[in-house]
Amino acid sequence: MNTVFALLDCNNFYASCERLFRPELEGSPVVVLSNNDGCIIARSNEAKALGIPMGAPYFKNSSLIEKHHVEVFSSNYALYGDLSHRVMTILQQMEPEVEIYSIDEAFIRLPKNAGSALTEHALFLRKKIKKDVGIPVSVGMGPTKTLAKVANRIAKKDPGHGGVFDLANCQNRDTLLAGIEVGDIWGIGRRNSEKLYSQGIRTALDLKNSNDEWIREHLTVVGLRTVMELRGIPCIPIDHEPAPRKSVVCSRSFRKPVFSLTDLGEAVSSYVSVAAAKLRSEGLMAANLHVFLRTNRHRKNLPQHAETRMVSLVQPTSSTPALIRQALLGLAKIYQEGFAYQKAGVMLTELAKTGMRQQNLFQPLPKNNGDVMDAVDRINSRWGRNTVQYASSGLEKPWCMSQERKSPAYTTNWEELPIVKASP
DNA sequence: TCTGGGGTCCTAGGACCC
DNA sequence: TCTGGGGTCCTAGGACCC
Repeated sequence: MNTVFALLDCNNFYASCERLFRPELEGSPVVVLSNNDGCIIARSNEAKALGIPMGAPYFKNSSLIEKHHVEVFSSNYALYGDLSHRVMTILQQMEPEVEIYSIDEAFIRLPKNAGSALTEHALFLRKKIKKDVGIPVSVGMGPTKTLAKVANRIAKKDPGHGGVFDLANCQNRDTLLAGIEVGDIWGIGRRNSEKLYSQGIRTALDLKNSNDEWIREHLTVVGLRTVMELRGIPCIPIDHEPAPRKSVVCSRSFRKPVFSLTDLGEAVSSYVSVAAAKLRSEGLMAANLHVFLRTNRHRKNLPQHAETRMVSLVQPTSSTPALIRQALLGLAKIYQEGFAYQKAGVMLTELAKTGMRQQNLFQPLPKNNGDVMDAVDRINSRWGRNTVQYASSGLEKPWCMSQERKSPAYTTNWEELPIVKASP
């Protein structure tokens, strides 16, 4: 065995973040909703036990939720982002090779041949994160990333393991793989599960023992890589340096259907402002802008319209007004009167580092508003988003998403710090 | 009444080149 | 009657992830 991969995963992350500042909710069911309070995107163990499904629309489960007095939160990404950063910082201080895989997961490469010391080490990490940040985590280990993912799942499912499970030093790996649904393997989604089921491949063990040619043909090289990883052959390395991003997206569903081009324009303009600020914060500029809108796909009885427009910019830019101008021109071309629009958004692509841009032979460099944008960013960073905004984004914002159960920004806003009182 | 948002990668097919 | 072979690039769509 050459190396061991560990996957550290925060348990029910968003729900755990909310509960951290509401300790009286420990042991009781908690769910967190997506933007616009639409879907359930995180559940505490107690909420899972009640049978509240993941990703399901909130309104379809509200009676179950009320009946069991489930605590409901709108999503609070400032809070989750900050707590995630704290967890990842501890990992990076303690481990030489860390890949931050998502807001609540990190892969770690551990020294080879450490044997049972690995489990001790993982237990220590788990304890330290719980003590220093307050978030419970699970650690799974294996000879490949895919098996580390499986191990993590086992660690979570069976409380007997104390939140840590090692599939690298494990005698009965195949027996355990036989107990894992094929659709629960990292990289095997719903569509591929259906294909595999049609071939009688139902468990991780079945997939491990499946035919390479068939997998290559029907699940492409990506599926074949998963099979190899299940066999213990590492195909997906640790990615220390995240690849440069290729796109920035900002899109939102509306609180209620939007009909007018004016309201759509305000929304798009405000999404462009968010996307452009993100671009600048990473020292990037975009050469292409896509603007899109769509009606509610779930309302089959209403007329449907969904369209995207790509606008090529003469010069790459990160200037908010320049991007707003193009986005509104694109929007006007795809807007059709009479539809009840539910969502709009923008995507910026063909990104390049500021200062690396190719000049146009026939046109002078347009103004990039560098100093103005810099001032806007600094004001908004200090005093809060939208302290300064473009008039085209509107003031009333009737289209703005609803977030009725949002917790305070406990850790990122001085005005919202939690207050602790000592009892007499 | 009420159904999220932000990403990446792979493939097939068309257009085009010599 | 008989109509090549090899390659690149782009795009749309599908699939996956959290």
